[in-house]
Amino acid sequence: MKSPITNIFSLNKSYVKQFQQSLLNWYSENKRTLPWRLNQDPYRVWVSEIMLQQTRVDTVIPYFERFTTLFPTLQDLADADEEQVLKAWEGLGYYSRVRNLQTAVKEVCAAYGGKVPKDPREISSLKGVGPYTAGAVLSIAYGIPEPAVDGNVMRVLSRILLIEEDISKPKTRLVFESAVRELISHEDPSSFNQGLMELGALICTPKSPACLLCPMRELCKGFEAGKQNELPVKLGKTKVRKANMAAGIIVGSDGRVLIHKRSSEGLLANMWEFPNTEYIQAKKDAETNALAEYVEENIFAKAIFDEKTGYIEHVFSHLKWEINVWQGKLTSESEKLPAEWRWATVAELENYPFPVSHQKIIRLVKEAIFV
DNA sequence: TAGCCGTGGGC
DNA sequence: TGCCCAAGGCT
Repeated sequence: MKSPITNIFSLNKSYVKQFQQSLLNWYSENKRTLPWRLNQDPYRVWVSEIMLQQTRVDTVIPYFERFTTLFPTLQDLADADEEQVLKAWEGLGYYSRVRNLQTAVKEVCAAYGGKVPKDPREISSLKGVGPYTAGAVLSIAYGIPEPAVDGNVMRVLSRILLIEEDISKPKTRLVFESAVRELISHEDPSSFNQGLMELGALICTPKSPACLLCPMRELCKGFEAGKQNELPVKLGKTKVRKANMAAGIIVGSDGRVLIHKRSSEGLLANMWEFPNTEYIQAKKDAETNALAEYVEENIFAKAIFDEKTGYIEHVFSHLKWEINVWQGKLTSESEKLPAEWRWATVAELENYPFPVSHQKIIRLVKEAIFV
């Protein structure tokens, strides 16, 4: 009787062998030269895998170069100031990735002598290291035959093996991990896992896969059934909530502007921003009242906003900000600014990590102050 | 489990 | 333009 876990696909030996040969040959001929493929330094592999989460290769490349120049070793990153680390991540999005990475790197220094652990349980226990990243680092840096199932792998294998389960469900990943455990090359797990992803990036793409160029075509049950364009099955879809926001460019008598560091949790954690608040679109002056109330509650000073200087839209994965930007000033000086609040000159804004939504406001600040 | 968590490119 | 999409993880 076959094990329900390790052999659920009943793939015969010759199929597995052909699968490995075709994939590994294709990968060795077609793999891209990428900065994180220059060596197998576990730290660099790790950094690249975190950056590549939900992010395109072309976007990551310059960030990876800059980041590894700034923080060449695991120890350098562990010792760095969080603000400097966030600044290096500015514009990449999903900022908790890099805060978790730094937490994890400190943990590796403290508990594992600065060496990225090779044990699946240990590496998986690190902050921000989930099933995919664990498998990717273990296989790529250490040559350990662990599955690294990401969106590419699910798409590619759903087609090749004709798996019609909904990949938007978390449990479905386990099905693909089982498949990879059957298929993976124990001679070269690194190239096998990367080959699967590279195939997904270059040939077996989400829309109009290049089946005629595919090295796996003869092994592909999806192609054989003519279902390559129907796979993978992906049902889940979340709607984007709209939020009415008002933001204030508050200019002090010396020309500096007021900025605020966001909380350490939730959206854009620990990033800087201009004072802003969500308001309910109900009565007259709702925006400026809400904004003045927000300012007073936070820095205990009264503010007025008399000129609307711009409108900005910013779309997140699950949220859309529609921001009216107002120019204003304090009518009573606040004695001492609370922690997380600061007056900054326009030049000094460059030193703080701002999310892209507020970088748009910086442009308005420059217009407001220099024009 | 499903919602939260960013951004920019492509069509 | 308004979607969908890209080497996920956390809660």
